[in-house]
Amino acid sequence: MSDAATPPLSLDAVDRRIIRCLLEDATLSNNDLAEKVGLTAAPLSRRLARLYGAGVIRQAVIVDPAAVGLGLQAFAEVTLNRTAPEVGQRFIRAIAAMPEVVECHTVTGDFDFLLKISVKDIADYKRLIWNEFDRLPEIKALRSTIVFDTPKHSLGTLPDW
Amino acid sequence: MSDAATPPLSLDAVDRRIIRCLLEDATLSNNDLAEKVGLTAAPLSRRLARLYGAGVIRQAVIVDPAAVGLGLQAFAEVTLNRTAPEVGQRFIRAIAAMPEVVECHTVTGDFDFLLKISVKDIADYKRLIWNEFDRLPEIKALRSTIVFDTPKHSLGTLPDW
DNA sequence: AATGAAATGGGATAGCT
DNA sequence: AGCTATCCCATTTCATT
Repeated sequence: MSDAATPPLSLDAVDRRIIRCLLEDATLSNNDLAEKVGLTAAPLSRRLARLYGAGVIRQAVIVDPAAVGLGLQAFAEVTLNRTAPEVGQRFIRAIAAMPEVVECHTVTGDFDFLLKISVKDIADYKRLIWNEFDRLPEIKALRSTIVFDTPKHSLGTLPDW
Repeated sequence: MSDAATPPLSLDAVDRRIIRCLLEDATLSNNDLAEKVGLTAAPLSRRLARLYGAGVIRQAVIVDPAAVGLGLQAFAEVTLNRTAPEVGQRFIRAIAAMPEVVECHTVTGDFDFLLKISVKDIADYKRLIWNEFDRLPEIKALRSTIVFDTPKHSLGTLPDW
């Protein structure tokens, strides 16, 4: 049930500074990063290996949706007919196969799932909802929220401590 | 108003394969990546430089929220008193200063903003809503949706083409 | 015009103090 | 943790198709 099967790795102030700096600029060389956090390259390299190894951080490549022809983002609030484990699992498997569904969250509240969707345009979105989603019998209700704009997007997550 | 001040860079099949491979594994060396897409290192290096330079892709470091003590994710649907430009801008500036607010989307529908929030626990969330958000007079309504689980999270966005 | 081959320069990491 | 040395990777130049 829990996602965190990871043993709680302890992070000291230096580790946190490393993570901070990498969030600000993931392209930093190890030498520059070492200087920024007041270390030399060798110990930094070990700390990085530890952080990557433990899954605390990981490298990623972020694609600009618009640049690859994905001009429309939307959120879909989905309610299932029943939230029985089996029904939920079937739904999850179905949306896992849909590349347009970028995120799927199980949530509290008035609906069961919050999906983030990325498509080409409105026509593409209609196709997705009308053709793809309507083929899933477990869906009772779906409410769409179209994204105008994303004024803040701070991948990754990292409060003050 | 538009985010895409970028001239529409044309991407051929090889570019798309490169992006695909990097999304699957951002830690690939250029040699391995070149082999995967049927190229040698030199032309691959140029294509990468072009893609990074144009902002089509960018490197990032993703932090595991749980590993840094952020055990609770939530979405907050925010309605403002007025959605006049000035009011909206003030709100955006305010949430931009809150590290707990990881994403902010301007949206259509029953509310004006959809925020993604990452905090330590429920107590921390209460503090954020009661102490921080209640200090913003432009907020008319706020509805919270707590995340149980995230069964799909495909950074980054990339449909079939 | 874009690719492949080779060489060079730089950064990352392992061993030692 | 720092220093040093080695190795590997990335990039640039050049020849080629």
